[in-house]
Amino acid sequence: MSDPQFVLAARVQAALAAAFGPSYADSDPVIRPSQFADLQANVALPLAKKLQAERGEKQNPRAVAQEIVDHLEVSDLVANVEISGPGFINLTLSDAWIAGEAQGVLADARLGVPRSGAPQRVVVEYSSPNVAKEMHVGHLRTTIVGDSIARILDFLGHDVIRDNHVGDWGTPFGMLIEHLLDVGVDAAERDDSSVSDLTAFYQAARAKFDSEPAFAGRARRRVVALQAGDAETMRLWQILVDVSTRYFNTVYERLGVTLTDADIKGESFYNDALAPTVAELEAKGIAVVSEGALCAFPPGFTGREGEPLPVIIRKSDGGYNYSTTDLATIRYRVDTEDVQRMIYVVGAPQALHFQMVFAVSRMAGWLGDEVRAEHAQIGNVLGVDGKILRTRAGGTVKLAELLDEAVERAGRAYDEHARDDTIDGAERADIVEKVGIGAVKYADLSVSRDSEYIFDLDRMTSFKGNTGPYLQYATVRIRSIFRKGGVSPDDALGPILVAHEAERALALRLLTFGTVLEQAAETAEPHRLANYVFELAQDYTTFFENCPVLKAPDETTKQSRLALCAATLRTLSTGLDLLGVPTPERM
RNA sequence: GUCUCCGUAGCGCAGUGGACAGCGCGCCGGAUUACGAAUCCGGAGAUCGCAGGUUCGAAUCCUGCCGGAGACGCCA
Repeated sequence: MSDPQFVLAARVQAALAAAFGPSYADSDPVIRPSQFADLQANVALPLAKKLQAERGEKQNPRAVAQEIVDHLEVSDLVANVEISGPGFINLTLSDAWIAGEAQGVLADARLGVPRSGAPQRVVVEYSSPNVAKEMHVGHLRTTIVGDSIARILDFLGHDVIRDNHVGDWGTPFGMLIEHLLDVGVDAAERDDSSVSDLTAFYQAARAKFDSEPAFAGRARRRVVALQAGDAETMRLWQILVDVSTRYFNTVYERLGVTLTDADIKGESFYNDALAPTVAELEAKGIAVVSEGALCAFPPGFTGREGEPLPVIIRKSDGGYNYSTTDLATIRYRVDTEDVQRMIYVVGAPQALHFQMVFAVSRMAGWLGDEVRAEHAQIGNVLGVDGKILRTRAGGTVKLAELLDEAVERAGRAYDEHARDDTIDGAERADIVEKVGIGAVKYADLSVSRDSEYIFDLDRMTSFKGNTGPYLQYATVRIRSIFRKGGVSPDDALGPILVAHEAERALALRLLTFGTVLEQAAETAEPHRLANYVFELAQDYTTFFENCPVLKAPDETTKQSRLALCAATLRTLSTGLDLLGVPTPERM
């Protein structure tokens, strides 16, 4: 790890041990980025307090800082150390060290990012659309954010299990199957719009269920047959699942989401595990009957009147619900998949549900210190009225329409800005698709996942400032230099030198890529990576404006700048790839 | 009533307990016959919702309030 923050942390800790004794060796040296130097070590201020108690007399933090500096051995990487303010130790890195570490990033296939020393098996549950329902903008965030989390964990060497917990089971399937019979199974097989238009199909089934008692009766009997595993019913159910899966896959393919059919473990997958799960909870004394339903009462959860709040595990009619499925899922992941971490990339409204399910799982011994489960909350997407967008509300923006609109706007922007007249129609279409999709994806990835926002097409398809296209444009400009110079990025080997302030800032930024990825993985927050990539692109454009590459004053400088371009290009491309934002070669 | 998230410049958002709170959009003023201006440089713009507390130090941690969104027994 070449991040100077970590290199210096070890050095300062060594100085603390040398100055104050071995018991100080693992103190937090409080290294932080600084506006007065590259980094500052702030450990002297809290330490003065601690030493005061130990030495029995008042300690001046500046004097403590001086003691640390006296024992600090950093001459190989730090050019200047000075104590300022109440006791800050300002550390200015040497240009040679930065250049050398940047050279190391360039030479490393993994850009200086180590694989995790403690790899985990991690389930990332995301997307999770419902069968026979069209995906809307609300699904977009969970799908995009979850996919980026999975990509980042993958890159860091974790064993990632992508899990698409599709809603493919439950009472609605009675009416859906009966409606399928009315429309005709052959309509599904030839992908007729009466079935493939999922919204219309669902609404037609719902309308009949609500208005035709005979149909509703058939639907209810069909639910029973489905849960009993009736062969003909299962066949019809499978047809519905297949139609929807085909539709999901078209969306995933267009979005560049890495989910495949093999990642689908829908609610139906756990059907046979429900009864044994419930039996185990009963055997452990966790589940008790209350008001006719089998419930668990995890401590600390209370309802409106202060009464204990239940997790309903088996309804009074004997059926199971989604809590049961989620409990069976956790049990399966622990017993069968042997995972250490579960990340639920699911909407914020389900926070209480997951808290309670996790609490019950801890009571059952499925979750604990060795196996963690966390709800990576996705903030609500709100309509212009400030209310949460819902499928049943009608009039919500469909995903496909949003993407079409984004690509159309990208086309207009392209026609306005593009200046490469060697690009033909086919490549233009490819570029415009990547810009439009990239803009939408980056818009969702660049803000904290748990904050809600009002759905705004202009926000998602903006191509100026901190946007996907800005980042794509940065990579395109780098590639353009190599194309114009007749050099391949792979052949730009340096050595990297750091002279101009913009070169220095860019090289320094390259060194912190790995730290950012680790933080993004730890917190399951891809926006940290998005922010980094944007900062890197900004550093690059500043470099680009100030430091001519092909017209560099001398050959050594040119080779160094080409190498900086190459390292930046690969870091940007890798970062964007981990976000799932596509990068065209030209635009 | 319990719980979750949010409140930072006109708007949209970042911000590891560290010095003077940043970025984007918008606004004002500059830069281009190009290593690609979907860019860059400069400027104006802030009581970090309010009040306490902890701390050498708080946008950040704790408590309470105010405001917004959401969840809360047999849908998922």
